[in-house]
Amino acid sequence: MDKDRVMECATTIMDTFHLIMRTVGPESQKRSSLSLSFQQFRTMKILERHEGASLSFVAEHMGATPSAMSKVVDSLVEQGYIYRRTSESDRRKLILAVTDPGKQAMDAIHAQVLSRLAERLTGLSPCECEMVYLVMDLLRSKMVTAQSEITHQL
Amino acid sequence: MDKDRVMECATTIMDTFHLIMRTVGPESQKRSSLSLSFQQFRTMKILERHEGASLSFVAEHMGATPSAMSKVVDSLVEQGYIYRRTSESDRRKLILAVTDPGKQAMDAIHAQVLSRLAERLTGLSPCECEMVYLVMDLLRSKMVTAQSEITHQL
DNA sequence: TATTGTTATACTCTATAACTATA
DNA sequence: TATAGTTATAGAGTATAACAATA
Repeated sequence: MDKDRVMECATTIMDTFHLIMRTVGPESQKRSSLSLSFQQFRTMKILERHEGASLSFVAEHMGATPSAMSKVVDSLVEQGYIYRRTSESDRRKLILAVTDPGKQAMDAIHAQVLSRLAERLTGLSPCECEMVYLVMDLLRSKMVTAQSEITHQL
Repeated sequence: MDKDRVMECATTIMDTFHLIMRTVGPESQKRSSLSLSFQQFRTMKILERHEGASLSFVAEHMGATPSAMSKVVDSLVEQGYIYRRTSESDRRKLILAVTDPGKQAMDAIHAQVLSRLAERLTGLSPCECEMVYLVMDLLRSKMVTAQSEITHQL
């Protein structure tokens, strides 16, 4: 495919998703008591999937430095959404995990984000909806291959 | 459309988004090595397409506040990538446009970013690429209406 | 009075570098 | 010596609110 088209395509995708996140993302619920920034939300998502993960592990999965993650973890601990304790087998390492209030908050936020997004998708024809599915699957397949290639390189 | 289908669609979009951010997100940070952040890059892109645009116009297209845009524009002006002058027909308005050095910088970035972002989209047929565009425009229009509704409420 | 843009303030996220504690 | 995490510092981006200039 034409290189310029590929570049345009990449830009369009980034712009669109950026707009989606600004509109319906966890940050957009400003007036709600359940409010997490996008990076806090992503961190929680990783800890949901990898209970007891270390800070380095989360940092690597986020594509951020341990220093940056340390701050994000601080804020989540302060809010009571995760707990942080020292590993006994290796006292340098942290053990991070979502607390019960954290789980409840995530459930609520996830439901809110989805419902807000769904709100804005009403009016989509079944045909348009199918096309959205197709494109999402298409993009996901491209990202997955790219991801595993990256993982393989590490 | 069926509510469950809409919800499924919303979930698919969210999942895809997370995956894309995980794959491309950290890499988009590396753009700063070319002295342009992702938001600065997006701003330049808008000004390339809309020469002489006002600050409000750019802010609306970015989904950001005029205040936030004012800062981004400051940094781009300082770097000499865009110019900013007052409109003569309406002296409240700004006229923003890319400078020649700005154009050269964008060309350089364009070339560099191509190899990083676009490699994940290679293999897309022209038809698939068109479909991606269509869906992105579709989603963006839904978000933009939502955005302007929000703006209208304020 | 409404609109356009800026500034003051405060917060999140980010990286680099210097640091402590542990292995 | 190497690794895990923290802190200090600095910079970008963000929003709200108060403000100036212009319409």
